[in-house]
Amino acid sequence: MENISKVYEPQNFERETYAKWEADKNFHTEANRPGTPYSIVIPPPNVTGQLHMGHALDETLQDILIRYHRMLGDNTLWMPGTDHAGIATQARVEATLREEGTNRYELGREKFLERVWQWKEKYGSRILQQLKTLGASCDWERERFTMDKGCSDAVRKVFVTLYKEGLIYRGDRITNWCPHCNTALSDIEVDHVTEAGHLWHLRYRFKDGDGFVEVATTRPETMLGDTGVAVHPDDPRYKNLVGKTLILPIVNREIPLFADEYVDKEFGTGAVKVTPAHDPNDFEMGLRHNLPQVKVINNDGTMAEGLGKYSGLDRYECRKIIVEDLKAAGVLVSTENHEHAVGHCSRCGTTVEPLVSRQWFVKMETLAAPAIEAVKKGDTKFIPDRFSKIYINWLENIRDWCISRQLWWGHRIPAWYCSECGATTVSESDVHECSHCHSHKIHQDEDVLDTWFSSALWPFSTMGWPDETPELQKFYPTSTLVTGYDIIFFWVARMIMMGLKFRGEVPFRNIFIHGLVRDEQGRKMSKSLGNGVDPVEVIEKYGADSLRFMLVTGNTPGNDLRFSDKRVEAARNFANKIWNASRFLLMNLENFDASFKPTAEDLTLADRWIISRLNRTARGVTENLDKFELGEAARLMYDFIWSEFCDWYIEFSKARLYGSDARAKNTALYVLNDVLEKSLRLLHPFMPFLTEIIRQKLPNAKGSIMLAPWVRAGETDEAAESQMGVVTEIIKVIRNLKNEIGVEPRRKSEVVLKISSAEISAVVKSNVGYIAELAAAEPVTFSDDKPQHALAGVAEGVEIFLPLKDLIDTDKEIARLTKELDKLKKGIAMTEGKLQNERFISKAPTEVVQAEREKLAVAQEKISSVEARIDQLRNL
RNA sequence: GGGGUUGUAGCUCAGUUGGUUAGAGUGCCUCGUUGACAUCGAGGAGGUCACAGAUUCGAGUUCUGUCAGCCCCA
Repeated sequence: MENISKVYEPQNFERETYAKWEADKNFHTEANRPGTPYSIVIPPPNVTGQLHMGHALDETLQDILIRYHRMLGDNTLWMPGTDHAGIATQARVEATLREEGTNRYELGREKFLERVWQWKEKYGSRILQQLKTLGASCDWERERFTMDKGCSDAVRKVFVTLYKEGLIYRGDRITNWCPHCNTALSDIEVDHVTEAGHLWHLRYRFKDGDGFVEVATTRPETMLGDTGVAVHPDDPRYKNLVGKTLILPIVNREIPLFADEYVDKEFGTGAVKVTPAHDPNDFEMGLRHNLPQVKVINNDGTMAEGLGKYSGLDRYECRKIIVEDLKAAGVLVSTENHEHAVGHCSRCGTTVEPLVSRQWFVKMETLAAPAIEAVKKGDTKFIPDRFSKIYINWLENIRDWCISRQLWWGHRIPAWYCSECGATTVSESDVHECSHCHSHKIHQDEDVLDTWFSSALWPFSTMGWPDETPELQKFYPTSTLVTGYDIIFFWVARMIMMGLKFRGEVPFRNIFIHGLVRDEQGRKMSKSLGNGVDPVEVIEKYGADSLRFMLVTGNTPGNDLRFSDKRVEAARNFANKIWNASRFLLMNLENFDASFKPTAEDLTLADRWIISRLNRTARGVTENLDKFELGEAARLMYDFIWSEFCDWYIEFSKARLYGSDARAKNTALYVLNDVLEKSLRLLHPFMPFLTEIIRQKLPNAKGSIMLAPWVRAGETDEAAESQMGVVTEIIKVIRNLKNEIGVEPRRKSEVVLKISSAEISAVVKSNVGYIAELAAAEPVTFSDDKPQHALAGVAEGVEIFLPLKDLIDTDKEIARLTKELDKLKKGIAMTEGKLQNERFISKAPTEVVQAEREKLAVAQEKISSVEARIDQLRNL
């Protein structure tokens, strides 16, 4: 028998326990192993990132599901890996270059990429090491990286296939451009922030005659690129003017006044200046009306060449000057304050500049349609379901996806351009001659693909696709994807589209969505606020099990969760409770015969009760895990272990453990051990380390708990549960009575029980020892009479008296009983109300009506005994 | 503007298909040192379930509206 320390100290065993699991290859599986396949692919964290609370939550949820299914006997695969995270990683390397006083252009592409790979080698494993401290049971032998050979092959295969089908194209289109990151962005990489700005009213005069049209704009500097003014076709103010020509101030360009349905009559003056090269809506209108695109802002955010004194100015600097000039020219007639949504680069926060450039796009419509269908048909299900609406709504309004990025770190676009014939060659393997004219004067596209392009393939690229591997056949579609709602568009939707396109099947059956982890005040954790909590530090302080338990409890699918030190502490205290309950058992196990098995006759009421409660709990935990209600499952374990097993059952067992009946003692030990061992297994997915280390110390528990079978819930014993209910209620009433009059809980007092029902009497009499022990009631006597000077309480079918003679303050006791009487009467009024309602009697299910009747009877009985007691006291 | 979501004890949150007198953790108050645990035990106070309607025998739970907060999309 091992000694174990008095307090729970996770630092002493978590690391070694993990190392042992890993060494024993407990995380690994093979496609050909038996069992229903169960698989999860990890949302790959940024290769150079470090673990934050969001990861900790995400991985904890995944690990719980994985461990649960592994114990169920499923062939369970958790595929780990990292993402190259194009912009983020490149930006960090560029930052170090800046410190060295250089930049990527000076270094050159090849040298720069060498630096990024070095960086990746240095930091790439950090986050995975941190995942290990959390207990994540990933199959590390299968670790993948979005830029490794396999994933890169998949990227090329997909690109080329989509290109050949015309689903990938290159074109001059308006895109969101980040002047700071110096690259194009997709629509969803832009965050719209409402900002206080101005609405400037400008007058553009007609070429003929002296009239003018007043337009309103939030971006006056773009007027240099205006190639038209639009009004709504039904707007009476402008109906007769459509088709006329205007003169653009300053530039003196002739531009048309035209009508387009897009224009909002109510906004501003109802007339809008149209700058096709710098506004997405204007771009669309420009296409419809054949307007030229005049690009007046450069990619770096400065004004373009050929604009006279404005050329070279920063776009905001130019705005100020142009406003002054327009004012001076009498063009600016008014300025009003105006709030509007401005797009910002989600990576660096810079205001994006919509501008026309040549980029690669994925045509979304044909890919989106089946992805919408798959969710509508339920081939893949969101948990909670409300996210399917969000997903469908987004896909139904989706626009083509800009996939080229003007970066160096990433999958280089597999397209080569011929300088001789101008043709484009797209190929899976590198090419050296033009596929059209066979010229060798070709060069590869300089750009790389959006990071999310490769992540979209993750569920099958990690399993060896395009090869038809055993892994793909066994584990695709994966069972569940666990991720935050913030990347449904970025990642989830795109995986579904690509999965359907290239595998003909959804990539996952269930999409388990969780929320964000916020700080104690409910704010988003962010680097700039500095309010992030480092999971690694929390693990060092409280243990991974505590952090995991905190993250999974008090949280429901899809909702945000607040991090709180207090709650981690509460979880740690729970771990300590389990630790000590186990310690108690181990200390008593010294001479236990591990082969002993009690017969049905050996089991006491308390034994039958705890076994029944365990079975009920096991059923609840299993059902909740199956429904992704992980927090509820964890809560059930918490309540069972702490309240029922520790607070009641362990106490019930003590008399037998310290008694002289060896068989009774062994029976108690057997049940304690059995219930604890099963509880550990049920709790293992949530608290893997603690449950492992304790179970290894128990008799008869062989091998690692993570490979032990899941607990199948047995029968519940309703009789034992209700009988035990009577006993515990009596104990509670006695404790309460003592407390009311300030008697110390452990001070022994005489208790008189008056029981009318023979059935209840039998139960109480045969379990009176528990009452004596747990309520410090001594002696307990049974009587048909009420003692004269006594405190009184009532339980179902039992009147309880504490004869304390002179200790009682009659007035106080009357007041206390009156209060109790009020409470009972309030309850009875409610029940009577229901039972007097004929419609309730006729329409409610009979068991519900019956339950109400019984409730009424019990309450009436309690009331009459309390009333009698009050009378008795008054007559003293 | 469209959509979503939240509003339950001082605080943080559960309450899953409608059915005991709405729960937990934490905080607060009272009592407790015989060995599993003070990272603990016993007891207690504390809620018109945001508001107003509707459906129902019955609503924290379903529906409609209002108010307040948050998020996403445009």
